[in-house]
Amino acid sequence: MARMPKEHLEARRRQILDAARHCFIRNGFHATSMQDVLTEAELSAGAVYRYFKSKDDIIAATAAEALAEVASAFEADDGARPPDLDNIVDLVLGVERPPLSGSQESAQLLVQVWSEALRSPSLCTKLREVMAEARGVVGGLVARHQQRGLLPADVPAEHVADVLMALVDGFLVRRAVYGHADSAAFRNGMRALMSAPAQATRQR
Amino acid sequence: MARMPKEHLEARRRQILDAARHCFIRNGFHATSMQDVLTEAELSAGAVYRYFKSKDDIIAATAAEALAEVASAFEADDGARPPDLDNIVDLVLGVERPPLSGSQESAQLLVQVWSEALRSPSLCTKLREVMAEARGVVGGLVARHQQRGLLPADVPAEHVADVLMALVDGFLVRRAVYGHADSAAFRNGMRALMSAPAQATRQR
DNA sequence: CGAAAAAGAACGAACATTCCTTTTTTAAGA
DNA sequence: TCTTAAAAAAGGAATGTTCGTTCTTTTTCG
Repeated sequence: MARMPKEHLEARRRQILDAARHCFIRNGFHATSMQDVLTEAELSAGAVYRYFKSKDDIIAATAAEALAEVASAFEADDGARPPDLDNIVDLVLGVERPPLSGSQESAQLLVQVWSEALRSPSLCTKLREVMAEARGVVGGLVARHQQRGLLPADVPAEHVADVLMALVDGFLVRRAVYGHADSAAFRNGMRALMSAPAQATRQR
Repeated sequence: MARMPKEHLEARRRQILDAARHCFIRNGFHATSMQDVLTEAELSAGAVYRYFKSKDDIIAATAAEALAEVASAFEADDGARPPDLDNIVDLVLGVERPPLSGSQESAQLLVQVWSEALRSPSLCTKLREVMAEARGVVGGLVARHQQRGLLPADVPAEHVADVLMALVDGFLVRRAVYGHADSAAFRNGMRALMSAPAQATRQR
């Protein structure tokens, strides 16, 4: 019998997923053809279809990895001492840190995942799960800030968490479209907003 | 000679674009087939191809309208008395106001436009132009706040504008994916963040 | 040697688009 | 006002291509 080392199976999957990721980032999920993926992976159709049963299967796996990247980026901050909130973008998208450090490419893929989630119920579910978990993590971070009097306590932590997560999403959009998306300037802007004199945010 | 009323030409274009918009929101630009659009518009291929020379043409027109919607949503705030910054999301995405009031559908289409811009250089250019203009408008709004002492003046207005626009983008993502995206809760979260005690945003 | 892996030709379905036909509409002529 | 001819619009079958996938063959390797 000739069974190949089990690690080679995983290596091939990796090779295919990496190639597909490249193609998807370059051209989107549905404007990318299987031939594009085959060429990029330098494999034949017969080879690829041994490891994935369909194109949708490859899309799902690629999207799942992108979401896992996001999830781990948020999880990494859990349990750590609460950092400054205006640094959250850096914390989640930080340049040197492993998660989401792929920079523009990861951001671009994530935008495609969002748009694919609009038409794929299963992906939408997964996306919501990841967002819900992240909301919990960030919400906990906010709550700790509130307990220390660093944030007003009369607003649900989840509401503040939603704003912070929207900031991250918005930053990702800019990074995906523009490429550069200066995180230092972004942090400056956040700091300015958060240090606004109290009268600027009057109740109504 | 038999020339039809010129208004009917525009009405047909509208009919086709409306149908296409529906399809694109439901299934994305590239997973939507021409047959889908023809069926939704209740027209034949021959009819549609009299008004648009290709599918890409329809995609471009749809995306252009989506971007125009965004542009007008930002422009509407220009010149007006400076509103509270924590209301910017409401101002731009307000429920009763004409622009972007399509709510979830507009948000979903915009996410698709973002992802299409990643593979279409011309759409990318247009998107950047719209964002640049909006940045100018919001930047001016921030500058006026700075002059009144409502915001720290030692940070470039554009940096603060970037943060505010990222907030809007992030809110759109949540509205597209979740549907509801409670803007009142969002505004509460923003207000909490902006009324953070000064020591929460220490320099480093 | 024999089984697993890869190759690549082959396949039917679906695609965007075109082309020819039919219907509708308008404007002029009787 | 009614008819008619020409032109525009719409219909829908046809076309050639490209797609995702399968199937058969060849290669590789334990």
